[in-house]
Amino acid sequence: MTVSHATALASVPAAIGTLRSHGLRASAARRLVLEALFAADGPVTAEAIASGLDGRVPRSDLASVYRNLETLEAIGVVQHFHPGHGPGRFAPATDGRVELLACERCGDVQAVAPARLDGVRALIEREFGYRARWTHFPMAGECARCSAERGPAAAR
Amino acid sequence: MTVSHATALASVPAAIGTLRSHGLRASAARRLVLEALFAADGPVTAEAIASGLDGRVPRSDLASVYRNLETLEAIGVVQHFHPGHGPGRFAPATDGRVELLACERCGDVQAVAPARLDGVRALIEREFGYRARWTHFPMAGECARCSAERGPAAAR
DNA sequence: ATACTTGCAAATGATTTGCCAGTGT
DNA sequence: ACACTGGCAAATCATTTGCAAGTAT
Repeated sequence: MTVSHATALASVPAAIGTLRSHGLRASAARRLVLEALFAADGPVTAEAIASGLDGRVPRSDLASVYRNLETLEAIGVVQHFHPGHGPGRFAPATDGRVELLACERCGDVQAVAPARLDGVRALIEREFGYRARWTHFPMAGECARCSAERGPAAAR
Repeated sequence: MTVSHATALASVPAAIGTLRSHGLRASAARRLVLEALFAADGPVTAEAIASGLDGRVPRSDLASVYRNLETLEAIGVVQHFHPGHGPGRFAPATDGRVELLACERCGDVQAVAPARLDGVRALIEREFGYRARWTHFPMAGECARCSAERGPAAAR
């Protein structure tokens, strides 16, 4: 999966500071999770973090990774979302939390600034009184590339 | 969960006919699944079907229920979607497949005719080249009732 | 008669929990 | 020191798969 992500809210040292300011410990396992998260080129699964991203040596227990991701999310330095089926993806938190458009065909997830969806959001709110938010559960559909590949005939 | 659903594409007897026309058997287990689906007042989980909806006597094996739901979906008499977390929900297929707005707060899922979302879809397509489809994965956000309960102050 | 189907058990994938030993501060 | 954490095993939840016995057509 590819996700063009926004600039992270903080760095590993900053995240460790946040951890401390919450009375939490900067354990080795937590540093590992943070390093994996910041080293990755996009949102990753807990499993990927636990196994050292791509087989890199230092590994950590999967249960601990989940626990730490939860802790880190609670203090606002991590965020996660659920692409279609399969495991959740985690990434460093960004300032204004990005919204996501997931392609059901190729699995790609595109991140966009919330402002770019405000017009759409307003339209939906007028019509349904419903306030849409595509941060934790992305918008589902077909990306531009896949639509093009299937040909303009596939347009409805 | 509540889902105001559209009119079903068929009835139990009609579904059995479709089954036969596909060279498939109208077994007792399949009738049970169909009856549960058509008797329910909205989308239900496989588990609910397997345990007889609300304790009603005739029960069926969960694995068979999943297998049959899959078969029934393949021939177009059943459809399913994934509300936020938790198990998927199944319902009789409707003519134009409805689109869904799920509330992340109260869990309610509202079904709407695709046409009512065409303006929104067009706007998204112009802006992102992305063709949105909220049938299998509902739109996520907060329903009107929950927004109101939290007070207009919660508006952004 | 013979495929299609079922029930039951076991496997899978994702995530969580219990527990006690280990370690940051 | 002492509470916070980590590792490991086991539990949970949703769903799938293997397989031998059962049944619709």
